[in-house]
Amino acid sequence: MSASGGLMEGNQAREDEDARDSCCADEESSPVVERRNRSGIISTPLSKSLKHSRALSQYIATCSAAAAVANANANRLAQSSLVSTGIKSHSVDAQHRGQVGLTKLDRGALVSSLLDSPSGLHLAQAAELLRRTSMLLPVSDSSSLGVGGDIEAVSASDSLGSVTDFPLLSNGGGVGGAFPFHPGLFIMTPAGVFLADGALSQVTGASEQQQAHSEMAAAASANAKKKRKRCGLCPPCRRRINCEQCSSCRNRKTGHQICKFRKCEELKKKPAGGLEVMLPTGAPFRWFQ
DNA sequence: GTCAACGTAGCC
DNA sequence: GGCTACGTTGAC
Repeated sequence: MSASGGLMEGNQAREDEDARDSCCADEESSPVVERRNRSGIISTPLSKSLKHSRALSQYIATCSAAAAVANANANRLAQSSLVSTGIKSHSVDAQHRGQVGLTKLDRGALVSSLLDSPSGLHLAQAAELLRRTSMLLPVSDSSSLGVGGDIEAVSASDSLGSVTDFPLLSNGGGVGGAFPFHPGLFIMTPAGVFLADGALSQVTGASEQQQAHSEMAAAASANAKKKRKRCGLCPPCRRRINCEQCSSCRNRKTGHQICKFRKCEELKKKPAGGLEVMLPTGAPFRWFQ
Protein backbone atom coordinates (compact mmCIF):
# COMPACT_ATOMS: atom_id res chain seq x y z
CA MET A 1 0.00 0.00 0.00
CA SER A 2 2.61 2.46 1.03
CA ALA A 3 4.72 1.23 -1.78
CA SER A 4 2.02 2.01 -4.26
CA GLY A 5 1.60 5.42 -2.73
CA GLY A 6 5.28 6.07 -3.10
CA LEU A 7 5.15 4.83 -6.61
CA MET A 8 2.35 7.18 -7.40
CA GLU A 9 4.31 10.05 -6.01
CA GLY A 10 7.24 8.99 -8.02
CA ASN A 11 5.10 8.81 -11.08
CA GLN A 12 3.78 12.26 -10.39
CA ALA A 13 7.27 13.59 -10.11
CA ARG A 14 8.23 11.89 -13.31
CA GLU A 15 5.16 13.17 -15.03
CA ASP A 16 5.97 16.66 -13.96
CA GLU A 17 9.42 16.15 -15.29
CA ASP A 18 8.09 14.82 -18.55
CA ALA A 19 5.58 17.59 -18.78
CA ARG A 20 8.32 20.12 -18.35
CA ASP A 21 10.44 18.31 -20.84
CA SER A 22 7.79 17.95 -23.49
CA CYS A 23 6.02 21.22 -23.04
CA CYS A 24 8.89 23.49 -22.28
CA ALA A 25 11.59 21.73 -24.12
CA ASP A 26 13.45 24.94 -24.81
CA GLU A 27 14.05 25.44 -21.16
CA GLU A 28 15.26 21.98 -20.45
CA SER A 29 18.69 21.56 -19.03
CA SER A 30 18.67 18.03 -17.80
CA PRO A 31 21.95 16.83 -16.35
CA VAL A 32 21.18 13.36 -17.59
CA VAL A 33 22.97 12.35 -20.73
CA GLU A 34 20.43 12.26 -23.53
CA ARG A 35 20.59 10.47 -26.79
CA ARG A 36 19.28 12.71 -29.50
CA ASN A 37 18.94 12.30 -33.18
CA ARG A 38 19.64 15.00 -35.70
CA SER A 39 16.28 16.58 -35.15
CA GLY A 40 16.90 16.89 -31.46
CA ILE A 41 14.52 14.09 -30.66
CA ILE A 42 15.43 12.44 -27.43
CA SER A 43 15.45 8.72 -27.55
CA THR A 44 15.70 7.75 -23.94
CA PRO A 45 16.25 4.14 -22.98
CA LEU A 46 12.91 4.22 -21.24
CA SER A 47 14.42 3.51 -17.91
CA LYS A 48 14.16 7.19 -17.16
CA SER A 49 11.34 8.94 -18.80
CA LEU A 50 8.98 6.19 -19.76
CA LYS A 51 9.48 3.45 -17.35
CA HIS A 52 6.02 4.34 -16.26
CA SER A 53 4.26 4.96 -19.46
CA ARG A 54 1.14 7.00 -19.78
CA ALA A 55 -1.70 7.12 -22.20
CA LEU A 56 -1.44 9.61 -25.01
CA SER A 57 -4.33 11.55 -23.52
CA GLN A 58 -2.25 12.16 -20.45
CA TYR A 59 0.55 13.57 -22.52
CA ILE A 60 -1.91 15.73 -24.32
CA ALA A 61 -3.39 16.89 -21.06
CA THR A 62 -0.06 17.96 -19.69
CA CYS A 63 0.63 19.92 -22.79
CA SER A 64 -2.80 21.34 -23.37
CA ALA A 65 -2.08 24.62 -21.69
CA ALA A 66 1.11 25.22 -23.55
CA ALA A 67 -0.43 23.95 -26.73
CA ALA A 68 -3.35 26.28 -26.27
CA VAL A 69 -0.99 29.18 -25.91
CA ALA A 70 0.95 28.06 -28.94
CA ASN A 71 -2.19 27.61 -30.98
CA ALA A 72 -3.49 30.95 -29.84
CA ASN A 73 -0.27 32.55 -30.91
CA ALA A 74 -0.41 30.74 -34.20
CA ASN A 75 -3.98 31.80 -34.77
CA ARG A 76 -3.19 35.35 -33.81
CA LEU A 77 -0.26 35.32 -36.18
CA ALA A 78 -2.36 33.88 -38.94
CA GLN A 79 -5.09 36.37 -38.29
CA SER A 80 -2.77 39.31 -38.22
CA SER A 81 -1.11 38.03 -41.34
CA LEU A 82 -4.41 37.68 -43.09
CA VAL A 83 -5.62 41.04 -41.93
CA SER A 84 -2.45 42.77 -42.91
CA THR A 85 -2.59 41.22 -46.32
CA GLY A 86 -6.23 41.78 -46.93
CA ILE A 87 -7.75 38.32 -46.62
CA LYS A 88 -10.48 38.62 -44.05
CA SER A 89 -13.70 37.05 -43.11
CA HIS A 90 -16.57 38.13 -45.25
CA SER A 91 -18.17 40.26 -42.59
CA VAL A 92 -14.97 42.06 -41.83
CA ASP A 93 -14.26 42.38 -45.48
CA ALA A 94 -17.68 43.84 -46.06
CA GLN A 95 -17.06 46.41 -43.39
CA HIS A 96 -13.73 47.44 -44.75
CA ARG A 97 -14.18 46.87 -48.40
CA GLY A 98 -14.23 50.58 -48.96
CA GLN A 99 -10.84 50.99 -47.50
CA VAL A 100 -7.98 51.20 -49.90
CA GLY A 101 -5.30 50.21 -47.47
CA LEU A 102 -4.99 46.83 -49.04
CA THR A 103 -2.61 47.04 -51.89
CA LYS A 104 -2.32 44.55 -54.64
CA LEU A 105 1.24 44.12 -53.60
CA ASP A 106 0.21 42.94 -50.18
CA ARG A 107 -2.33 40.58 -51.59
CA GLY A 108 0.19 39.29 -54.04
CA ALA A 109 2.64 38.68 -51.27
CA LEU A 110 0.12 36.63 -49.37
CA VAL A 111 -0.93 34.67 -52.38
CA SER A 112 2.60 33.97 -53.36
CA SER A 113 3.34 32.79 -49.85
CA LEU A 114 0.32 30.55 -50.03
CA LEU A 115 1.24 29.26 -53.40
CA ASP A 116 4.77 28.60 -52.33
CA SER A 117 3.56 26.09 -49.84
CA PRO A 118 3.66 22.45 -50.87
CA SER A 119 -0.03 22.09 -50.36
CA GLY A 120 -0.70 25.13 -52.47
CA LEU A 121 1.22 23.84 -55.42
CA HIS A 122 -1.75 22.52 -57.27
CA LEU A 123 -3.49 25.81 -56.79
CA ALA A 124 -0.59 27.63 -58.34
CA GLN A 125 -0.49 25.22 -61.20
CA ALA A 126 -4.19 25.56 -61.78
CA ALA A 127 -3.86 29.32 -61.64
CA GLU A 128 -1.07 29.21 -64.17
CA LEU A 129 -3.12 27.09 -66.49
CA LEU A 130 -6.02 29.43 -66.09
CA ARG A 131 -3.75 32.33 -66.82
CA ARG A 132 -2.61 30.69 -70.02
CA THR A 133 -6.08 29.91 -71.18
CA SER A 134 -7.40 33.31 -70.24
CA MET A 135 -4.63 34.90 -72.26
CA LEU A 136 -6.08 33.15 -75.26
CA LEU A 137 -9.49 34.46 -74.48
CA PRO A 138 -10.50 37.71 -76.15
CA VAL A 139 -11.54 39.45 -73.00
CA SER A 140 -12.46 42.86 -74.20
CA ASP A 141 -13.47 44.43 -70.94
CA SER A 142 -14.13 43.59 -67.35
CA SER A 143 -17.82 43.16 -67.91
CA SER A 144 -17.46 40.30 -70.34
CA LEU A 145 -17.94 37.50 -67.96
CA GLY A 146 -18.70 33.97 -68.85
CA VAL A 147 -16.94 31.64 -71.16
CA GLY A 148 -19.82 30.91 -73.38
CA GLY A 149 -20.58 34.54 -73.79
CA ASP A 150 -24.02 34.38 -72.23
CA ILE A 151 -23.03 32.44 -69.19
CA GLU A 152 -23.78 34.58 -66.24
CA ALA A 153 -21.09 34.87 -63.67
CA VAL A 154 -23.23 33.62 -60.89
CA SER A 155 -22.27 34.79 -57.56
CA ALA A 156 -18.60 34.39 -57.54
CA SER A 157 -18.58 37.67 -55.71
CA ASP A 158 -21.57 36.81 -53.59
CA SER A 159 -20.36 33.49 -52.35
CA LEU A 160 -16.75 34.36 -52.02
CA GLY A 161 -17.13 37.85 -50.73
CA SER A 162 -15.48 39.46 -53.66
CA VAL A 163 -13.25 38.43 -56.46
CA THR A 164 -10.92 41.10 -55.22
CA ASP A 165 -10.21 38.72 -52.40
CA PHE A 166 -8.55 36.54 -54.97
CA PRO A 167 -6.03 38.56 -56.92
CA LEU A 168 -5.30 35.76 -59.31
CA LEU A 169 -8.93 35.68 -60.22
CA SER A 170 -9.56 39.36 -60.27
CA ASN A 171 -6.52 39.95 -62.39
CA GLY A 172 -7.94 37.62 -64.94
CA GLY A 173 -4.49 36.18 -65.20
CA GLY A 174 -2.80 39.40 -65.96
CA VAL A 175 -4.92 40.48 -68.84
CA GLY A 176 -6.54 43.22 -66.90
CA GLY A 177 -10.02 41.75 -67.10
CA ALA A 178 -12.28 40.08 -64.66
CA PHE A 179 -12.08 36.38 -64.01
CA PRO A 180 -13.37 35.00 -67.30
CA PHE A 181 -14.70 31.62 -66.24
CA HIS A 182 -17.97 30.43 -64.94
CA PRO A 183 -17.59 28.94 -61.47
CA GLY A 184 -19.32 25.79 -62.61
CA LEU A 185 -16.45 25.09 -64.91
CA PHE A 186 -14.30 24.19 -61.96
CA ILE A 187 -14.03 20.96 -60.11
CA MET A 188 -12.59 21.21 -56.65
CA THR A 189 -10.98 18.03 -55.45
CA PRO A 190 -8.53 17.19 -52.69
CA ALA A 191 -5.95 16.78 -55.40
CA GLY A 192 -6.44 20.24 -56.76
CA VAL A 193 -8.58 22.54 -58.86
CA PHE A 194 -9.57 21.34 -62.28
CA LEU A 195 -11.52 22.64 -65.16
CA ALA A 196 -14.52 20.60 -66.02
CA ASP A 197 -14.49 18.62 -69.22
CA GLY A 198 -15.22 20.83 -72.15
CA ALA A 199 -14.40 23.98 -70.28
CA LEU A 200 -11.03 24.32 -71.87
CA SER A 201 -12.33 23.44 -75.27
CA GLN A 202 -14.63 26.39 -74.99
CA VAL A 203 -11.80 28.80 -74.64
CA THR A 204 -8.79 27.14 -76.20
CA GLY A 205 -7.81 24.98 -79.05
CA ALA A 206 -7.52 21.24 -78.78
CA SER A 207 -3.76 21.30 -78.44
CA GLU A 208 -3.82 23.71 -75.54
CA GLN A 209 -6.53 21.66 -73.92
CA GLN A 210 -4.54 18.48 -74.27
CA GLN A 211 -1.43 20.12 -72.91
CA ALA A 212 -3.27 21.63 -69.99
CA HIS A 213 -4.96 18.33 -69.23
CA SER A 214 -1.68 16.48 -69.19
CA GLU A 215 -0.05 19.11 -67.04
CA MET A 216 -2.89 19.07 -64.56
CA ALA A 217 -2.91 15.30 -64.46
CA ALA A 218 0.79 15.27 -63.75
CA ALA A 219 0.39 17.91 -61.08
CA ALA A 220 -2.45 16.05 -59.46
CA SER A 221 -0.63 12.75 -59.37
CA ALA A 222 2.51 14.38 -58.01
CA ASN A 223 0.53 16.14 -55.34
CA ALA A 224 -1.34 13.01 -54.40
CA LYS A 225 1.92 11.21 -53.81
CA LYS A 226 3.43 13.96 -51.82
CA LYS A 227 4.09 13.14 -48.21
CA ARG A 228 2.41 15.25 -45.62
CA LYS A 229 4.52 16.79 -42.93
CA ARG A 230 4.03 17.06 -39.22
CA CYS A 231 2.23 20.20 -38.15
CA GLY A 232 4.79 20.87 -35.45
CA LEU A 233 2.19 22.48 -33.24
CA CYS A 234 0.17 19.67 -31.75
CA PRO A 235 1.28 18.17 -28.44
CA PRO A 236 2.62 14.99 -30.01
CA CYS A 237 4.67 17.03 -32.42
CA ARG A 238 5.97 19.11 -29.56
CA ARG A 239 6.98 16.05 -27.68
CA ARG A 240 10.64 15.35 -28.09
CA ILE A 241 11.03 12.03 -26.39
CA ASN A 242 10.57 8.66 -28.00
CA CYS A 243 8.90 6.38 -25.53
CA GLU A 244 10.88 3.38 -26.72
CA GLN A 245 8.03 1.30 -25.41
CA CYS A 246 5.25 1.53 -27.93
CA SER A 247 5.09 -0.82 -30.86
CA SER A 248 6.41 1.83 -33.18
CA CYS A 249 9.47 2.37 -31.03
CA ARG A 250 10.00 -1.31 -30.44
CA ASN A 251 9.68 -2.14 -34.10
CA ARG A 252 11.46 0.88 -35.41
CA LYS A 253 13.79 -1.16 -37.55
CA THR A 254 10.98 -2.85 -39.41
CA GLY A 255 8.07 -0.58 -38.68
CA HIS A 256 9.62 2.65 -39.86
CA GLN A 257 7.10 4.52 -37.76
CA ILE A 258 7.45 7.45 -35.44
CA CYS A 259 6.74 6.87 -31.76
CA LYS A 260 3.01 6.69 -31.20
CA PHE A 261 3.20 9.43 -28.62
CA ARG A 262 4.86 11.65 -31.16
CA LYS A 263 2.60 10.95 -34.09
CA CYS A 264 1.21 14.22 -35.36
CA GLU A 265 -2.49 14.66 -34.75
CA GLU A 266 -2.94 16.06 -38.23
CA LEU A 267 -1.28 13.08 -39.83
CA LYS A 268 -3.53 10.75 -37.91
CA LYS A 269 -6.46 12.29 -39.70
CA LYS A 270 -7.17 11.39 -43.25
CA PRO A 271 -5.92 13.78 -45.91
CA ALA A 272 -7.98 16.92 -46.10
CA GLY A 273 -11.29 16.51 -47.82
CA GLY A 274 -11.50 20.12 -48.86
CA LEU A 275 -9.15 22.27 -50.82
CA GLU A 276 -6.42 23.00 -48.35
CA VAL A 277 -3.43 25.22 -48.39
CA MET A 278 -0.84 25.77 -45.73
CA LEU A 279 -0.75 29.17 -44.12
CA PRO A 280 2.61 30.77 -43.42
CA THR A 281 2.09 29.82 -39.80
CA GLY A 282 1.98 26.20 -40.77
CA ALA A 283 -1.66 25.88 -39.93
CA PRO A 284 -3.82 24.32 -42.62
CA PHE A 285 -6.40 26.53 -44.26
CA ARG A 286 -9.31 24.97 -46.06
CA TRP A 287 -11.19 26.77 -48.75
CA PHE A 288 -14.10 24.41 -48.31
CA GLN A 289 -14.98 22.28 -45.35
C1' DG B 1 -11.16 -1.38 -36.26
C1' DT B 2 -5.69 -2.22 -34.99
C1' DC B 3 -1.20 -3.78 -36.00
C1' DA B 4 3.07 -5.03 -38.42
C1' DA B 5 5.76 -4.88 -42.41
C1' DC B 6 7.33 -2.81 -46.38
C1' DG B 7 8.34 0.76 -50.03
C1' DT B 8 10.05 4.95 -50.50
C1' DA B 9 9.93 10.20 -50.15
C1' DG B 10 12.43 13.67 -48.05
C1' DC B 11 16.18 15.32 -45.60
C1' DC B 12 20.97 15.45 -44.12
C1' DG C 1 24.16 6.66 -48.88
C1' DG C 2 22.03 6.60 -44.35
C1' DC C 3 18.28 7.86 -41.51
C1' DT C 4 13.59 9.10 -40.31
C1' DA C 5 9.03 8.61 -40.92
C1' DC C 6 4.57 8.83 -44.17
C1' DG C 7 1.65 6.02 -46.96
C1' DT C 8 0.06 1.67 -48.27
C1' DT C 9 -1.11 -3.02 -47.82
C1' DG C 10 -2.29 -7.28 -45.87
C1' DA C 11 -3.23 -10.03 -41.80
C1' DC C 12 -5.94 -10.28 -37.80
